[in-house]
Amino acid sequence: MTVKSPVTEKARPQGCTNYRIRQLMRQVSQFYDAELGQAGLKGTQYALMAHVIQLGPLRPGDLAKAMKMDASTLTRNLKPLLDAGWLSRSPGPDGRSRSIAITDAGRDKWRQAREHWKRAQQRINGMLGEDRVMALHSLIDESLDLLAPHEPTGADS
Amino acid sequence: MTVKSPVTEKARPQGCTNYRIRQLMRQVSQFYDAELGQAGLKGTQYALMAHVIQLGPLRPGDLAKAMKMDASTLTRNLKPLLDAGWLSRSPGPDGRSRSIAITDAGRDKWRQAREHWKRAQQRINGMLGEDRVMALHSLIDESLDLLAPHEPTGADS
DNA sequence: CGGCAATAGTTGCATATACAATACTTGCAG
DNA sequence: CTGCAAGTATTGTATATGCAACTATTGCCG
Repeated sequence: MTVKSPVTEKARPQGCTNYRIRQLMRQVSQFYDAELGQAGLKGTQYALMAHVIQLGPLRPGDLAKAMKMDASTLTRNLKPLLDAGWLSRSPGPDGRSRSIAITDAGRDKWRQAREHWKRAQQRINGMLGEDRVMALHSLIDESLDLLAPHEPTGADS
Repeated sequence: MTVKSPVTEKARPQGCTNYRIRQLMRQVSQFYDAELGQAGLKGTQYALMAHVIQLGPLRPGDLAKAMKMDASTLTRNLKPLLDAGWLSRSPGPDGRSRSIAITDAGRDKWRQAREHWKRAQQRINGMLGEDRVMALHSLIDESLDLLAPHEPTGADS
């Protein structure tokens, strides 16, 4: 009865994509936060530290770009990690920029947290099934690519 | 080179599901907020009002449950909408509970915002493709079901 | 009726998020 | 060299989010 067309009517998206993603984010992040909380980190902080470890000392702006988040958000997200001594902020080469780096304590903390992260990821894999998680990852990755504002690509001129 | 096993090795999820979902949420919500902002609403507020319209006057706790969000989050999310006069909070039947309802102004505002929402959704559909959006919806809906804490289901005993 | 567990909502605290406005540098044009 | 545009980060403001603690009611048990 909800089908209004007799033949060859293409199905269309129903409901709000935004609300769905938000809801999923709320549910999922609680699992990660519950596990990572045992190591004293939130999911976002774990991810932030992972990027700093991976990308080495770098400027806040570049880090924000890498994580596709607003620079002002990053500034604030850095604060608790700097206060805890897990990251350091030193003057950058350029007088107007800074340099963010992982500290030894930060590296230790992250390695410890990584074990908790693994458990969280395994719980999610278990609840959703690995195939579904992989499908979700693929779909999200594709979507992120399609939504990303195409930057000039080439270094021409 | 990244493939380490010669044959019959099942692929496994790579990377962090939490971070991916969060990133997608950030990107997507900006499209909706940009459109809905023209009507003076955020995406979350639009969804909240939709629920109140749909579920009629109801208690905050029930609304929070319907939206699968923490009750304290709801309390705070209601505030700007109450202040704007789009929702009303009256004493509930029970002395300890309240009743949240849409106002006439709220209904008007929401109907106006709905046009902006449609544009946002169309933009997303266009950028991702309707098929991909539908696949994403399905996957998210399934995941939400699987993550939902199974309530007692039956009213046994 | 008196006390106490259960229920409903809010507040305290900390973080996450982004847009707009601001501060500070740098670099270039004149 | 001066001044202004561009680049980089931060602050102001407002919302979103959840856990823990708290307040207020209700309802029941004795």
